[in-house]
Amino acid sequence: MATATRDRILETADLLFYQQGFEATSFADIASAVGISRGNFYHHFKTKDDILDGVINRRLANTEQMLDRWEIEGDDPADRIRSFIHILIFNGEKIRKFGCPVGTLSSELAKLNHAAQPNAASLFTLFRNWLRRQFERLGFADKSDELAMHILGRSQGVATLANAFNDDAFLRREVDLMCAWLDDQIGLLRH
Amino acid sequence: MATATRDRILETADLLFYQQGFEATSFADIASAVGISRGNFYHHFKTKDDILDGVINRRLANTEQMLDRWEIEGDDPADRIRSFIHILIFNGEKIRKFGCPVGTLSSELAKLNHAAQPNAASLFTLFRNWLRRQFERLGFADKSDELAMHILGRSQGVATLANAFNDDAFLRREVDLMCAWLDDQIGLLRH
DNA sequence: GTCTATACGCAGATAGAC
DNA sequence: GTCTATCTGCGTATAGAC
Repeated sequence: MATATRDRILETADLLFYQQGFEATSFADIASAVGISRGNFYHHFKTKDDILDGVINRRLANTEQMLDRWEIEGDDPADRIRSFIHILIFNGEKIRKFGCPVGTLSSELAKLNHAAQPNAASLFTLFRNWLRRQFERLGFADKSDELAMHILGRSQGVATLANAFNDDAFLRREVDLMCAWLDDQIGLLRH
Repeated sequence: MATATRDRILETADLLFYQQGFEATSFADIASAVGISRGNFYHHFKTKDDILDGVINRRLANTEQMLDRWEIEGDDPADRIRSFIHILIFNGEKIRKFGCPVGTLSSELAKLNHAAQPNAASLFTLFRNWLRRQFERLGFADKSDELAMHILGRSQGVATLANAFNDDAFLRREVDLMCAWLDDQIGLLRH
C-alpha cells in the first residue's frame, strides 16, 4: 500500500516525540526505529515540521476515537468524566516516566515559539469540549466550561508532579480527590 | 572581581533556559546575550551540564530567599500559603508565555533522561517542604505533606493550561478557587 | 518508493596567543 | 581572563542512482 511507510513513520515519531521530546528526536532516531534510510524520509515528508503536523493530526484522530468510545461505554455523564480522570492511573507508568503527552508537547512548542503550538493546544480543546458536554448534560449550564478547564488543569498538575517525583501514591491519591470533587459538585447541584 | 563574568553567564543562562528550554539554548545564544566569546565560556564551565548545575543551584538559592521573605512577611501560615498561590498572578505574564520555570525544566530533563532531573525536582521539594511546614503550623499534622503536594499540583496544572491557551481569566479564576479551597480546609479543621 | 552519497550549518568542545 | 581559530560530530535537507 502507498501509505504504509508513511504511517509507520508517524507511529514511530509519535512515540519518540512523547518519550524524548520533539526537538531531541532526530530523523536518524526515527529512521533506525522504523528500519528505513534517512533519505527515504523526504519522499513522505518535506521537513521535520511536516512530521510534527502529521503526528499531531494522528493524535487528534486517536483522541477523538477514545472520546467516542468513552461516550458509548459510559452509562451517564458522571461515569464518562470518571473515565477521563482514571486515564491518569491507566497510563500511570508512562506518565511517571514521560509526563502527559498533550501537556509536555504543548509546553515544549511554546518554549520553541513553534508555529504548531496552537495546533498542539487543540488536543487540549478536544478534551475540554468533550468534558464541557458531559457537565452540560449533568445540568451545570454556564459553569460547564469552567468545570471542564478545572478538571483538565487538575489532571495536568497531577501528571507534572507524578513525573517530577515518580510518585505513584500521589497520583492515585489525587485521582481519588478528583472523583470526590466531582461527587461534591453533583451534590451541590441538588442544593 | 573574579566571579563577575561567571555570575553574568549564570543569570543569562537562567533566563534563556526558562524562555527557550535547556536543550534549545546554545552556547552561542548565551555568549551573544552576555557579550563574551564562546571560547571564554570554558574558562568558567567545563560543559553545558556544568552550566545547568549552576543554574539550578542559582534557582535553589533564589527560591530559598523568596520563601524566607514570605516567612517573614506573612502574618500567619494561611497568609503565607496565599503568597504561594498568588505567585501565579504575580508571574502571570511569564507563565502564560513560558510556563512554570520549575515544572517545565523538570519535564524537559525527564524526557532527556538527564542526570540533573532529580536536581531540578529538588526545586519542587523546596516549595513542598515550606508548604508542609505552613500546614503543620495550621494544625494539619499528618495530612500536611499531602496538602502541600495537592496545592503544588494544582498550581502546576494552572500554569500548564494558562500557557497552552494563553488564558489569563482561567489563571485568575483558579487562583480564587485555590484560596477558597484553603479556607475550606481550615474550616474543616474546626469541624 | 527506497537507497547511497553528500552538502551545509551549527552544536559542543579544545588549543593556544595575548 | 578573554580572545580567535579550529576540531569533530551530528543536525536537517538535497541530488540522483536504482
